[in-house]
Amino acid sequence: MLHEEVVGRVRAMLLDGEIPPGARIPERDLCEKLQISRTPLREALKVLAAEGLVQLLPNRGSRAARLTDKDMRDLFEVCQGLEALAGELACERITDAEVAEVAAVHAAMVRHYGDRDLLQYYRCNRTIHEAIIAAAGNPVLSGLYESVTARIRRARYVTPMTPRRWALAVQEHEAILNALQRRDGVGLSHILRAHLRHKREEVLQAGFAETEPQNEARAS
Amino acid sequence: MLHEEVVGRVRAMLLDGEIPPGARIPERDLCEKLQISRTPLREALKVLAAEGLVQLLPNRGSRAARLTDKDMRDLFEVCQGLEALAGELACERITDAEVAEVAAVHAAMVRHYGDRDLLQYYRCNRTIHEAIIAAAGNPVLSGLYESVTARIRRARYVTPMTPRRWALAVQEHEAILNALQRRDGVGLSHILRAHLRHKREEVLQAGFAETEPQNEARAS
DNA sequence: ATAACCATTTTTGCATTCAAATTGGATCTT
DNA sequence: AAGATCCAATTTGAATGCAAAAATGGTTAT
Repeated sequence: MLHEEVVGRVRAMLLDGEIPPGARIPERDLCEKLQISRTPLREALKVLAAEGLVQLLPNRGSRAARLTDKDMRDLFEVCQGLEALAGELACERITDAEVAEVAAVHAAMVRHYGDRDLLQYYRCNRTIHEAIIAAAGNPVLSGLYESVTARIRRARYVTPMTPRRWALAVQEHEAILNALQRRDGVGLSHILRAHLRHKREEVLQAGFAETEPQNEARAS
Repeated sequence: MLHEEVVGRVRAMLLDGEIPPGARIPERDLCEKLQISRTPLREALKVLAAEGLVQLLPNRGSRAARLTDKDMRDLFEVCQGLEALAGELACERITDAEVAEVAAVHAAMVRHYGDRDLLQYYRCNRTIHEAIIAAAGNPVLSGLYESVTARIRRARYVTPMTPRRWALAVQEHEAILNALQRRDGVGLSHILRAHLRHKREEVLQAGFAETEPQNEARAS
């Protein structure tokens, strides 16, 4: 198993909640589960700690990082900034074919909204946001976005929406597509910022923070 | 020596050019120089690879990453986005005392401009930009900014400026301070974006990219 | 009964060791 | 003599072993 694969596997376990926030990570157990020795696992844990997914306690091992409300707010703020930047850049660089692709996904998303199929709706939603990032053509941006959004993904794409809020989100997405079609970078960045700000308020209101000092759950 | 210290030391060697871009990094040599064994060094190298400072070649060791023109452009673009975001947030959160501090550094910077002391000018310049980031009060943002700017720092703060360009930069900084004092977040973010865009053009024109496949320099 | 202390056990951090892959050079072939 | 091939030496990647630190449990004293 390659180094990047180990990192990926453990990262997935953290993001999926298979290792719950705040849980201690006993090296021996994880080694056994992944069928590797401690050396490559420890390398992966250090990388994940640098990403903010793992918290290292000197001489006391590592735990899955826990997101506070403040962390969530900070991550959403940065995400806003990155999406706004991506929106501007995307309008300069996106091709007609790519816009058409986004339009198609958008149409599908609207249909799922009509069916009130939240799961499919979120799937299209995420595809659209990622397409805008990709269209910016900036791998540094893509990398940071991936790392930031991964940490808030569950909150972002699981939080249920009120009918009122959902309708507004769809409306905002209409504006997003429109700005993209008109290649209105400034407009798009404003809409994206507002869109994310609303999402953040929603998530924070739902109380998605991961701050329960109890629940000393171990990684099964 | 603590893990973070090893990472920091090697990172500094890479950023200072003590290990030049593109140079192979023989583990044994570096271990000897740092007086540690290969295990902790390799952990640090993986972390630095995740940061983009080191390039890992499977079974063929690691080299100091080399920045292409495209990389430089991408990093500057992201830096623009982050500073713009920081500017907006800073205007919401900065205290009068912090603004006064920025004003003082700005005044010192203008004096250094009068003396044509580029080194001191750049030092103040950097302090101001970092103060704006700090005033945003967002550790996630600060962390990403630090990691992005570290990689373009030499280009950003070493490139000589034409008298014409330098005067414009000072003018832009006047506007930055002004917007900060008026807590004009939108205005500040626009100025910062333009400021960074100018800087980027300057740097790219100076041809600061690190793309010379020859020069197989080893880390002394 | 509670709290404090000490021995035991577990876990971490790092050095060392071992196997696999790569590199460079010498030899052989054409 | 040029090129390909094979072998030794180096270097990487991962497992193991060992010392130090922390957690655990039980005992004793208050």
